[in-house]
Amino acid sequence: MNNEVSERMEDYLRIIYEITSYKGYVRIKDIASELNVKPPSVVEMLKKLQRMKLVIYEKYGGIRLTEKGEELAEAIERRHETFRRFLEIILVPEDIALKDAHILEHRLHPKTILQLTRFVEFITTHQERPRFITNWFEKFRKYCQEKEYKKDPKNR
Amino acid sequence: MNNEVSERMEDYLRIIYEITSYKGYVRIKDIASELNVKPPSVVEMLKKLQRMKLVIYEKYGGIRLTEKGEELAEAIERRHETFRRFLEIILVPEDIALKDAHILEHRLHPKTILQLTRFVEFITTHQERPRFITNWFEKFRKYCQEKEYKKDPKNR
DNA sequence: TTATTATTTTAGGCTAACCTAAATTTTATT
DNA sequence: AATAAAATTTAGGTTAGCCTAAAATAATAA
Repeated sequence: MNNEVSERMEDYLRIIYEITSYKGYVRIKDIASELNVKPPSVVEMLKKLQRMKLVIYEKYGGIRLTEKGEELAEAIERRHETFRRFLEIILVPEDIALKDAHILEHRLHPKTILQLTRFVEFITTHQERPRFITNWFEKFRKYCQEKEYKKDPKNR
Repeated sequence: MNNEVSERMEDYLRIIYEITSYKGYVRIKDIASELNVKPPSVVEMLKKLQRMKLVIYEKYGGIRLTEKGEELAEAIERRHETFRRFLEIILVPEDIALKDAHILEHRLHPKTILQLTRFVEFITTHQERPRFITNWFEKFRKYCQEKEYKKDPKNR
């Protein structure tokens, strides 16, 4: 058996983690609807995750993350949140940001994730100081507004 | 037949485009080595891309992009370059940036790509003015240097 | 030009993730 | 408690993208 946690597995882990912390438990159908997938696909994946000792699950029973699975899911969730915040900073509309954060979060080198995290942290923590970042941020906002007028077709 | 250009197809198109503009022509084995794939996989993909009228190719003969394919490849290439530059801005080491740009470039909503492009453009074009961005950029650099000392384990 | 080497192609398989349709089990309703 | 409805599971397929081994073709060297 392959021991790597695939991108898709990460999605499943994150969703299980999110739904569980939101309403206390998860159902197959919740995971399915959240990932736009049919229930049989979820069952199949749960079996894999179980073999890898990332979830505990039994037929027709409950689903929960093992300690190892939870740690992983938390790390994934943190990454996800960083991306979401980053997209917010660069003024991607919230609904789109939510979808795209999912896409950003996979497979990047730890160093890249670290730098992205720092960048977001940096921007966030310096937000208050009036002349420094806010200045920058305001200018960026205006820059985008101007661009909204004549959209460069090269950017689609 | 499915008419969507998949992520992987985009990789192939971009690599064909890049190698062609670099040395005038492409070989199966070039594509293969660039994408870390074996030659049969390339042949298989070329057939698909041909069916989709994105490349022109004949057995044992040359490989080139159709006009449609070239337009697509150029757009993909531009995106790729944007991501590379972005990673540079947030101080990801170049070798890592080169790999990770590949990962960033897929599947993001056009609006996200647009905003990311603007962000990079903005930073780049404001690079010269001494007090404005350089200031910001220097501070960010220092912020990262400090962080290098005691690495937060949460960032792995 | 013949023989050797390199490249490309075909044939046949594999795996991850997905699907539908048909059981099976659980939950809710009468 | 019996029945109906909902959720889950199994069985059996599909597809994209990859692989190896062997065959075919092209390029190079003797």
